[in-house]
Amino acid sequence: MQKKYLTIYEKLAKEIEAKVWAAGYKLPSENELSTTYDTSRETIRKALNLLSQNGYIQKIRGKGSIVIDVDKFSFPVSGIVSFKELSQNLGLDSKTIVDSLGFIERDDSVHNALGTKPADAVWGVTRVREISGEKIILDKDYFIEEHVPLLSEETCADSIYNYIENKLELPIAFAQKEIVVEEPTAEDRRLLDLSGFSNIVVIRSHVYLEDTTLFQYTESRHRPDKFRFVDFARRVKNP
Amino acid sequence: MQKKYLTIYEKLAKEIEAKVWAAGYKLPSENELSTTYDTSRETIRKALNLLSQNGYIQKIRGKGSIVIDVDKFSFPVSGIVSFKELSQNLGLDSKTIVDSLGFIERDDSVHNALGTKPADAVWGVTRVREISGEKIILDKDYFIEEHVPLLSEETCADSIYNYIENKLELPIAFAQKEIVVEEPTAEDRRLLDLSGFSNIVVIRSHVYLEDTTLFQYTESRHRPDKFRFVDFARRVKNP
DNA sequence: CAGTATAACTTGTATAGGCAAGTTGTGCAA
DNA sequence: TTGCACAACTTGCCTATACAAGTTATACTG
Repeated sequence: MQKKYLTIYEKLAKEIEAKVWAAGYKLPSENELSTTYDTSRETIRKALNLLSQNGYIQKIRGKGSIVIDVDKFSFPVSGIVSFKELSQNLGLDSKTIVDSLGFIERDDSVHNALGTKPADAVWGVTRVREISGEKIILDKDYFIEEHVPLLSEETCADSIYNYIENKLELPIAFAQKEIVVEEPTAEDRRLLDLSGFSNIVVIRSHVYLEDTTLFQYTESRHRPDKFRFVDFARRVKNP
Repeated sequence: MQKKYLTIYEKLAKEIEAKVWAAGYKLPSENELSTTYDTSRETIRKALNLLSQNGYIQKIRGKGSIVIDVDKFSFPVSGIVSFKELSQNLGLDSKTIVDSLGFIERDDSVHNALGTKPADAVWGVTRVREISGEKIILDKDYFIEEHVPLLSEETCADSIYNYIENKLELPIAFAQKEIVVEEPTAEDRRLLDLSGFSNIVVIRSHVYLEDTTLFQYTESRHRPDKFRFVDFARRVKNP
């Protein structure tokens, strides 16, 4: 039995993307929706609030829910999405090259980021993402061995997240990330096609499991001309 | 009469920031909270879901709500926050210099971004943000005259958002933004302290009112060494 | 005709109750 | 002691109801 409010949300979201409900016009009222979907108004409201949070509709008290013009040309770095999922969604001609894989040795910055001691075993994976022939992105992932005991080259070339969530069944919950611009390191220059570029965009992420334990630290290093981050934000008023 | 779930949310959020509830430990259960706050469980759940969305807690079915270690050193470019609010919150020594103010003339890219015709009147404001003596940020804002009939130099030096929300009482609802890295323009070089920098971080925003009409287009151009974007993201699983 | 009261809609908040599903500890049975 | 069933907790989902608050169209009143 699927969750009702989620199925309704997904159905309405797809309908909005397919222009069943035209942008600028109103959705049916909550009462109408609750009868058509044969459910309670609260369940409808849960679905509509999800649509509102994700930029599909704008709710106005007393009036209704207006459909927002969704330009889903979005490159959603927002949210936690793996590179495999991303390139699949966008239909990109992409390739992943595993540069190195193994336990790290005396890397204080990584141990500091993960809160581990130098004696703890930590996987280090360096991967190059090639998009239409150009080496654009350098991903450096670090996993605590306690949570991820085994990592093979095949899983790294495929999707680590798929392995972690479906094979290991670890519940990935949330991430804190920051985006900054830095100067390329020697490694960046060696592994990426950076001729002529003097900056690199670095996305640092701390990824946590459901029990709030930190289990991964990641640096995703992007060539600046190919980097794009799209966000939808609601205004919050402070009183 | 304040909204109950909001006051409970704010109270718990402040308590978590003040370490009343230690990170890694559990909040009281929903039933306990509903008795202490003399309210229903659903109201408590609304407050807790807000805490969860904003990265304060992690809810686990069957167990409880674990407090997340919030590092609020965050520079929240996420969400729609004005520069005035931002520098106030962070206690920065900042200054705003209005470089130019008036109606724009034949700027096709702006008219294209705003969906206006060349004949339509559009305000253009260019402001330089100085932080501890250095000119770091160049903000170029464009407003449709239909919504914002008057703009004075004083309001621009203070806070345009304050003017728009409190004086004009326009309901700012949401924004679509993108972050990219580009080469500085001649104007960037003229107005900012950019010596030695060959890139600039550009945040482009389309800002909408509650009735989903577009009313503002903004380019916020940051010197790359001072730019930082922090985000909290929850993992969404696709089936 | 102009203005206003009002009815009929809309969404927002709050409550009470029920059942499902996951976790944890207790105590009984082998 | 070990293992298992179960009770007692937790959060997740759904329903039904009530009232508040904002919008809109209608009809009435001056």
